[in-house]
Amino acid sequence: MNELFLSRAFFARDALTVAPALLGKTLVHGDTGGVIVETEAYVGPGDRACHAFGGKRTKRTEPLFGEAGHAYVYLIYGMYCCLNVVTGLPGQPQCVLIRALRPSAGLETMALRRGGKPVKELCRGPGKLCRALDIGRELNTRDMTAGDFVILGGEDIPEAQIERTKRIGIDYAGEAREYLWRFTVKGDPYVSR
DNA sequence: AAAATGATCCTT
DNA sequence: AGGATCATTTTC
Repeated sequence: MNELFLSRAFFARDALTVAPALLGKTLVHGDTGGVIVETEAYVGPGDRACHAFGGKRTKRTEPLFGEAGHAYVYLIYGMYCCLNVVTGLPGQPQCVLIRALRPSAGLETMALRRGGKPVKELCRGPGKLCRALDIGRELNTRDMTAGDFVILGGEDIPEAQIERTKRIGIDYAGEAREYLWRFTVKGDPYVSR
């Protein structure tokens, strides 16, 4: 995979396959972007931490049931947005949360939007990267396989360099909080927490 | 270094 | 009422 957009087929797989595969790929919005170094999988109706747990289908979760490769952007804690990419087959409410990027394009613009924070902190967290790349709810449901809000192909991170840990901020999810469904590039200084 | 706190608002 | 967060402040 080179500097081309990722295909629909890339996303139309299980979230647990897509999440690690997204590491090393580049998220772009307009002039700003970065390389994905941290993701989490949210794996459908059986996943207590997934917004669509139990098949819960509401106006908010509707995008999860749609076509893979589209964005699911939601507001959290009143102030921040989080960006997910829908995965799996239509009707399977799965997604991958993008949690951190290594900034690679439009650094000055991003620093401006982030109040002059150092490069290392620009996109180190799901709410931060949305602010840095100016991703808001108007981008919810947008197709990310083409256009100016996309994910580009890039390096495939070798399996040995991928670390699997527990997902963040889902203490309410019972059993599911123990699952190692958070994927990071081992030792990368741009991962969060 | 870690823990507490306030901001803030859509969804249920 | 509460949450897939962050920045800032307060406390050890």
